[in-house]
Amino acid sequence: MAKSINELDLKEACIQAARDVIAEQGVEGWSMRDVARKLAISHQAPYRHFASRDHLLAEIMKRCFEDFANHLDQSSQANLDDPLAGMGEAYMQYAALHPLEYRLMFGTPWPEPASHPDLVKHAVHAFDMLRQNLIKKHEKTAAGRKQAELKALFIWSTLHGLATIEHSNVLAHLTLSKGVQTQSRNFTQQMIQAALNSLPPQNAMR
Amino acid sequence: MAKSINELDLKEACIQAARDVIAEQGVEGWSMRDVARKLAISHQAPYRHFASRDHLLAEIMKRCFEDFANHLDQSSQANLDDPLAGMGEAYMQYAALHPLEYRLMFGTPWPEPASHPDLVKHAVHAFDMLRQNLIKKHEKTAAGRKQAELKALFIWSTLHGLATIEHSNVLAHLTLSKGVQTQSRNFTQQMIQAALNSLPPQNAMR
DNA sequence: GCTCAGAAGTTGACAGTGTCAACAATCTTA
DNA sequence: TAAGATTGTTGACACTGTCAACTTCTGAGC
Repeated sequence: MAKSINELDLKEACIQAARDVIAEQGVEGWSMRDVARKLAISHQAPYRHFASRDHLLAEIMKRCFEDFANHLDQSSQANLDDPLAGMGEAYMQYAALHPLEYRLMFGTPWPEPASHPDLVKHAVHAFDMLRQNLIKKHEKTAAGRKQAELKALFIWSTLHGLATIEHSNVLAHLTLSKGVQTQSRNFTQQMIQAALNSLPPQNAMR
Repeated sequence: MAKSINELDLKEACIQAARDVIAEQGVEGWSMRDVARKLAISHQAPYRHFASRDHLLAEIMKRCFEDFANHLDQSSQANLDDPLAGMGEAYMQYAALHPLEYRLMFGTPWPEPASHPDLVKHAVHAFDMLRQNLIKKHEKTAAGRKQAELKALFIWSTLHGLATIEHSNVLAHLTLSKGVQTQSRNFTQQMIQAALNSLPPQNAMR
């Protein structure tokens, strides 16, 4: 007796259904029973493949980080001349193109990390994308690496902060001057660049 | 017949109890019935004073924004010589001292803003604290105001991003070089300063 | 081909939630 | 004092995540 696609791989189907439900109901409003209903299976069937709601959520978040890291990687290789600008562009672009996924990764309370090591691994890898791109051209001195990490953290903070603020509808209530909202990304990019330029060149550090 | 304090102002007592419960159970884990239990009243009593769970939450968030704005205001008046640095310090200080409140304001999905205009008003006011401190010394030209807003947005983004990242336990998993975590705040502060210094002086902008 | 262990899915329960509706008690005020 | 409004209680409802017991299916070893 032939199986339908769903029956063939219910686990995968659950993940997809959950992402659909999240897209419809929002990151906070989805329920395990919703995904079961969407697949027309019993409310307990998903539990054969995920130990708990958090485990399904963690799996989805993991994949988002995977996508995210790939996105950063690809566009950093497409911008080898100016990897920093490319990275910033790519970061904000991903956040703008995939607001739901971004919110899922960075705006949702994480399930207890200890129970989901895979999730942590992929999240760390996404940050390493940023870090390694800055370390690449540095000497291997400890001081050089440290400064690269500080820089990466600064860049990440700024991009993340801007993305979060843009996603929240706060700006809509702020009565900003005309053009501020559209220019903020470019302006921020410039500020990051200027800040980094102010640092002494690496070679001089020892 | 004398009333107990709680009976005197059950509304206020609910707010305090809710804050306590949130402190114990976390921002996501509190329930309306928990606060009723804590006050030893029926599970419906709080509904006489708050139309819904979201309304109680909005009231608490509103007060957090109030506190936050006051904090920013006070320490900007204490640092009149360098308001920017003072503001940055104050921002990060508040986030560090009141992680729960900060998470509540910026890390929690907001209740539908249209139903809670007071919340929006107080949130906007907190941002204005930042903005006005930068506008103060500018000419009143539209261009000057616009740039001040872009600067405020950049600063806010960076501080907010760093605070969020510090609060999430992500950094613990990143195996950063020694000292990076403790220095990141100072470093970020310097980077902001350097970025702003790179801009042409206001007077030159016509 | 038959058996039988394990996997996969179903059904029913339980405690917990936010909130509605009907009721009781208490306070205000005419 | 009587009427009306405010405040609090009780009980229900639909919903949630998850445990436990049951059925059905599948595939390996005889």
